[in-house]
Amino acid sequence: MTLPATFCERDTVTVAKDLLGCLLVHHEETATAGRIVEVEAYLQGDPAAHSYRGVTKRNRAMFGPAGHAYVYRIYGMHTCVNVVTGAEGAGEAVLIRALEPVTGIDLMQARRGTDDLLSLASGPGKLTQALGITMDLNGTSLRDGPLQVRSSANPPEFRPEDIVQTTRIGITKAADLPLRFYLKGSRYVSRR
DNA sequence: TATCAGATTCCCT
DNA sequence: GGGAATCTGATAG
Repeated sequence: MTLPATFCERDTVTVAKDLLGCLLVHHEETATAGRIVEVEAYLQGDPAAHSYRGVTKRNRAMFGPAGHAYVYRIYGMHTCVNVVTGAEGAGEAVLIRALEPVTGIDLMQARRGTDDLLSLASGPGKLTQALGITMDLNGTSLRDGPLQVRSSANPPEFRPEDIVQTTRIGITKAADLPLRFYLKGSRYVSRR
């Protein structure tokens, strides 16, 4: 089911936790999809957020409407995808860090060059490679576009206490803030 | 576990 | 122009 229009406009940390268990779907000739098992929140005034120093060509989508994608390239070779959240112009987003493969697994395996399900999408750069997410999806709507977030089973198959909250990965600024969330017990997270 | 190369974007941190 | 960046895979210990 497509997310409600207002889903991503709420408090970013709340949205981050609610995204766990949702499905990230890329509609192509062959659809690929995975269940979100790990996310990180990036907030307004957060030195670790790309939006911290204001609007640039690269981070422009992060200041756009909630529910759209912010896609960027990092370390010269990897692509990462965020869900823009909060009020428009706030510059807040949720980084999708890991997926449990669900649909189009053959295609994901071919793109990743491995058959190992556990490492198909267990990292922000891995999942974009597995789903074929590229820069041309930057700024597209996650409700209408080729890349979509769909709501999880209702009721969800896990309880609030099954969400683990820890510090974020791969950042140097504000590294102590506990803004990373993942599903306890999932074998598909990038790191425990 | 720890370290490091790889290779692009973008602000000067 | 320099250097850092929401990372990954390979290699050494």
